[in-house]
Amino acid sequence: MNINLLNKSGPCRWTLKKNGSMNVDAVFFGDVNIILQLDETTVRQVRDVASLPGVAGPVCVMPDAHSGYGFPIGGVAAFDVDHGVISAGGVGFDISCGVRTLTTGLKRQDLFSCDVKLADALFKKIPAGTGVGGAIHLDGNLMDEMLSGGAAWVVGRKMGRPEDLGRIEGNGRNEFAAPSKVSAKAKQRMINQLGSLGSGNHYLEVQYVEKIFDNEKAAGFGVEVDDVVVSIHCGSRGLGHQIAKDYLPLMVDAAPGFGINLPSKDIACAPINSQLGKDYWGAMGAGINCALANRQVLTHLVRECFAEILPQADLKLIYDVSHNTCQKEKFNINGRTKTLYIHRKGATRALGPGHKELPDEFKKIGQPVIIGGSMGTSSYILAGTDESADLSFSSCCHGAGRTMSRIKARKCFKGKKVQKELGRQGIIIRSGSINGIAEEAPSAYKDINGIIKSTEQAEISKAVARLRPLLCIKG
DNA sequence: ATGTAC
Repeated sequence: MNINLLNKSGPCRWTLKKNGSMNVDAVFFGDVNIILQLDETTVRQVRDVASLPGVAGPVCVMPDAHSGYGFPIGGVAAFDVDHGVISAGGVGFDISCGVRTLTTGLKRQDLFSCDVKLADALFKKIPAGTGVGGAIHLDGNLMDEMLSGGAAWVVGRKMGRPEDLGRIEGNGRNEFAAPSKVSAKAKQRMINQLGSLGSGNHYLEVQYVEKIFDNEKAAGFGVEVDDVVVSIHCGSRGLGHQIAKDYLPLMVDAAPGFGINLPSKDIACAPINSQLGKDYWGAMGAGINCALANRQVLTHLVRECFAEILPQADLKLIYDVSHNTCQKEKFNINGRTKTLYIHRKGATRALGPGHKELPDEFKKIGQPVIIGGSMGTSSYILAGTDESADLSFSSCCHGAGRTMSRIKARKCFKGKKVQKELGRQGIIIRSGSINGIAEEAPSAYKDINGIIKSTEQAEISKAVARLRPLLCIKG
C-alpha cells in the first residue's frame, strides 16, 4: 500500500486516520516492507470494516494480513455491544480454526531411532484430507452434546485429561453455544468428521524446540531447548464451513432492513442485538465448541499413538488458542470499561500478564500464543503483553500468510520435489495429497521470522520459543 | 477453509 497515507504511531505501528466512510482509524502492524507489500484489496477491506456501524476503536491489521472474504485475514475489529454488529465474514469459514501445542517429556534424540515409525503410525491413526471422516460417529443426541460441551464434553468421555481443560481458551467450552441455531445440513456434514484434520494448511506436527528467547517465560510454559512437542492445527471442518455458508446470505439479505449499507456484500453482518445476530452468535459458539472438541479428540489419538511407540512420553497441553472467532471481552476505551465483541479473523488472542481469564500458572507471564508456521518452516510460542490490551485488543498475528494462491503454487512447485527437499532438511512429510504438498510449499508463504519480529517490535506479543518441524502429517 | 460446483 501507499505508505504516505499512514502516520507512524510507534515501532512497527502505522495509523490510517479515519477518512471517507470510515468511522474509526485503522492501525497496521508491521515493518516498512510488510506495509509496502499490503495489496489494495486488503486495504479496501480494512476501510470497509472501519465503516461498519458500532465499530469501536481502531481496526487492527496484523503483520501477516492478506485479503479474505469480506474481512481481511489478520484483521481484528471490536464492536460496541449496544450499536455494533456481528459478522459471519468477520469470523470466516473455518470457525475457531486454531492451534494447540503439547509437551512430550521427550528430547530430540529420543526420536532419532523411531522417527519414520512414528510418522507412519501418526499418519495411519490421524484422519486427514478433504472429506476424510474422523474417529467418532455423532448420532442421536451426541451431536448437540458435543456442540454444547466442546473439549469439556470430549474429556468427559475419557478422551483427554481434566487438566487439559484449564489450558484451553475459555476452559475448553464456549458457554454461548446454541446447537439449535446450527442447520441440520451443517450437523449432517459433521456426523463422522470429529477427530479429523481436514486439508489445506491444517497439519499435525512433531517439532523440537530450536531456540528459547525468554528463559523465564519458557520455564513457565514448560519448554527447554531440544524438547519434543506436538502441534495440532485444525478447525471445525464441514460444520463451521456450513454455518458460514448458511448465515452469510441471511445477513446480506437482512442488512437493508437493519438500515445497514454494506460496503461490500461479502462483509455480511447483523446487529449484535438483532435476532439474526443472536442466532449467528449461538451457531458460531457451537462451531467454536466443535473445533475445540476436534482438537481434543485428535490429542487423544496422538496420545494413543505415542503410548504405542514411545511409552515413556507424557503429553501435556501447553495451550490451545483459536484464530478465527468473535468473543465478548472487556476493554478500557477512553478511561471507561466497555464490553466489546472482538472479531479475530486470522488473528490470535494474546492476553497479557495478570488477565483474570488466565490460569494461575500463566498469571505472571501472560497467555501462551501459539503461532503455526507453514509446512517445513518454524512455528513460534509467544506470550501476550500488557501493551496489547491498548494497542490491538489483546491480539497478535496467527501465522505466515500466503504469498501466492494455491493454483499458482501448484504450477510453481511439484509435490514430490518439495517432499524430497524437506526430507533433505530432516523433515518427514506424510500426506494423502501430493498436490496438497505443492500448494503448501514453504516458498508459497511469507517469512514467518519477519512477521514475528514485527509482532515483537510492535509490542503486541513477546517471543518465547521457536519450534522446528521433525514430522508433519498433512491433509 | 470446504462433500474445492448445486
